[in-house]
Amino acid sequence: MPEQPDGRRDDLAAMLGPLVQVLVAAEQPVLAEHDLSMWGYAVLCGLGDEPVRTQAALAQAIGADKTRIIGVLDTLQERGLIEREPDPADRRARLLRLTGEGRRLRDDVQRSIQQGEQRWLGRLPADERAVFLRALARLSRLAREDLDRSR
Amino acid sequence: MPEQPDGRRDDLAAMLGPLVQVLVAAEQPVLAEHDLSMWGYAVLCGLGDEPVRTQAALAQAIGADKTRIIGVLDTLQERGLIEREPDPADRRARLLRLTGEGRRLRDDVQRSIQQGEQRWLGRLPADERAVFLRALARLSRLAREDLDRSR
DNA sequence: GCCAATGGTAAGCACGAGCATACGATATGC
DNA sequence: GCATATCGTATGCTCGTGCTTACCATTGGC
Repeated sequence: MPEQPDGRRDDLAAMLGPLVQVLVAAEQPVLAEHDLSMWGYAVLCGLGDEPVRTQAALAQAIGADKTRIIGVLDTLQERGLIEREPDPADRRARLLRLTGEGRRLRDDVQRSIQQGEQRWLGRLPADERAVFLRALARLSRLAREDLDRSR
Repeated sequence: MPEQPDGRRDDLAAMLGPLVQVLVAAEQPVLAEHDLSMWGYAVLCGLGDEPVRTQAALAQAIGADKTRIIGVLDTLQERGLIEREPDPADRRARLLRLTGEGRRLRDDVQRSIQQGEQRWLGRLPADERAVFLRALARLSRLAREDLDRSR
C-alpha cells in the first residue's frame, strides 16, 4: 500500500474479486474429484455437530436459496452424506444432520482445499499470514451477521 | 482462529464470500448516486494515467468480457468520462483514456466507497488493519497475475 | 374454529456472466 | 500477394442466481 502511482489504493471489493476467483477455481477439481457440487460442499460445511432445524435455516446460513438447495439435499441424502428427518416437534420442518460418511467426506475435501490455499497463504510472511487470517475471520463473521440481519 | 468447535477453519473462499457480498452491496448506492454501473466504474478504475491500448486489453485488465463492455464504453464516452480514439499505429485498435471529468468522478466515487469500507476496516485494530490490507493487496496482485497467465 | 404464517416443494421469470460465432477492417508474416 | 491473426462489434446460447408465485400440510394466535 499504496498500490497506485497516485497514492490511491484499490477498493476492497476490487482486491477481493480476483482472489475469490482463483480460490474458487482451485476448488473445482477437488470438488469434482469427490463428486461434489459447490452447494453440496457448502451444505456439508454448514452442518456441524448439531442438527440444523429447517432447510430454510440451513439455506440462509450458507447463503443459498432455499428453493434451489432442495435438489442438492436430495442428492446428498441419496448418497448417505446427510440425514433429513421430520422434526417431531413440528411436522412441517426437517432436522438435517451430517452422517459419519458426510463428515469424513467434508473433512477430506476441506483438507485438500486448504492444502491448495497454501499456494497463496504461503506467499505471505508467517506473522502476516496469521494476522490476515484472524482479520479475515473477523470481517467474515461481521459480514455474515450483517447479511443475517438484512434477511 | 480456529473458528470451528472441532479446530477446523473455514476455507478462504467461504470467508471471503460474505465479505465481498456486503462490500459490493455497499457500493451500489454510491454507484447509483453517480449514475455509474459497476462495470462503468471498473472501467474508470482500470484507466490510469496512461492510455490503454485496445479495448480487449482493458477488458482483460478489469476482468470483463470484451464483447460486453462495448456498450459500457459507449456510455462513458457519451458522458465525456473517457476518450476513445483509433491508434494511429494500428487502425484496428483504440486508445482509451480518462478525461479530467472521468478522473474526478472516479476519484469521488472511490473516496465514497473507501469511506464506506471504514465500517468494516474500523472493526480491526489499527495494526491488524494495516497488515490485513498489505497482505490482501499482495494476494490480490498474485491472483491477478495468475488469472492473466491463464487467459 | 378460523385465519395467517410457516416449511418444503416445484416451477417461472428476468438478468448477467461466460463463452462462442461471425463479420468487416486492418495488420503481419511468409 | 495471400493466408492468418487481430480488433471492435453484434449477437446467440447456456447456465446460475435471485426472486417470485403457488400449492399442500402444519402450526400458532386469537
